[in-house]
Amino acid sequence: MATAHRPKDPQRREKIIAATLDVIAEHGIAGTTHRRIAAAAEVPLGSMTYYFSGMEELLTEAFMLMATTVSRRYMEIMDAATTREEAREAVVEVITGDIWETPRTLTLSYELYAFSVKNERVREVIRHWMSQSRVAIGRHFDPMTTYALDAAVEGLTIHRSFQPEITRETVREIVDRLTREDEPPARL
Amino acid sequence: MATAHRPKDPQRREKIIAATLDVIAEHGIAGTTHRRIAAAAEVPLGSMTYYFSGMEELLTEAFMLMATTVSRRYMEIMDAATTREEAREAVVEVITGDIWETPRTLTLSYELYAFSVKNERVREVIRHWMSQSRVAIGRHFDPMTTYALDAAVEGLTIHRSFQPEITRETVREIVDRLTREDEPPARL
DNA sequence: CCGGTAAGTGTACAAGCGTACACCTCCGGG
DNA sequence: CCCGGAGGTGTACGCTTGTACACTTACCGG
Repeated sequence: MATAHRPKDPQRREKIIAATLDVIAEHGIAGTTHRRIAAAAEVPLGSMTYYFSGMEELLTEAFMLMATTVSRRYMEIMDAATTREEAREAVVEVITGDIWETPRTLTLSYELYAFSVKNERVREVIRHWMSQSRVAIGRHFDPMTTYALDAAVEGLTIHRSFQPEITRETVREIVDRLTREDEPPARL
Repeated sequence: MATAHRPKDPQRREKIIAATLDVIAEHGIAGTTHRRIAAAAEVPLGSMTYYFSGMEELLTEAFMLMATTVSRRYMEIMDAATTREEAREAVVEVITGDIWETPRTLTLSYELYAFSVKNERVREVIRHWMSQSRVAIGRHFDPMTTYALDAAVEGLTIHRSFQPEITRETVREIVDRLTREDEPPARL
């Protein structure tokens, strides 16, 4: 029969994908190897080719997981805001909060962007992520403000990681300024 | 004597550095090897270890060249503006103009950021680049506007590369909006 | 004209890589 | 009880990599 004998472990695959992100974060794509991932995931080397057709698939799936996870967190923060003032604070939180505080996520973002240059599927995921972000912001602000805020989130997050002298207060002031003359959307 | 016999070729070294950027742009850091660079630069493999202590040095020098070059171009565009309106247009030009139009520079930027995570010297170069950018923008706008514009340049450049529907006109509108209530600095 | 020496290179090697696949394990049906 | 076959893995292979270093080249002082 086609029934599985030993219950094939569906967690094995996801464990490997998660481990891949760890390895990328620590060594960069350039230093990411099947062996290192296998060690990090605590699975035998043979599992790598059993579950994945090759490096490309491994990286693609890992980055898809990462994008989805961060995007979801981003949406949660934005959607939790109900008033205009909360929305402003939410944007500040997205820029300065714990999503990015760990260098890990930011490091992964750089590698993600670099990898996307050579991988259409990942590019598609990024486009979707960006669209979602604009939808989330757009629930609180008018379209032009939304574009500006969205770009500011990207730019400030990156710049702050290199120049910590850009404080949360400065970010707050910039967000206030960007949203000062905004026409709120008709419905919440 | 200590005089050089055959005039040692100082261009060889720079040629290799330039070729390194070409290889990174085409294959990513992960696909960058001594052999590929040697082929691109049309120099023998032995030259690689003769002029550079290893991959790290090669990449570091290449990224330093790139950052310096792009930063200089950026400054030129900003400094050419003399009126407030020209300054606005200059910012739009930096975001949508030919610095970034070629995917090459943007691709290299992603790789640059990724590499900087593991290289303090490159991180320092990026910090300097960012400071310079803010000085260039700061000549035309007040400090808070400068922060906002600087972040917008980073964010919009990246987002536009994934979402071409963000037109030059949209960028123009965002820049106008960011600079509308700005207090110009005392002296031009 | 001819050594000596600095400049530069071809080649070889060990390490580490991705990947394939022969093999083992173990359960469910008969 | 045993056997067929699916699930999973250890190992080995061919290849590419970074790097060192013995060597060749060609000039310049004498």
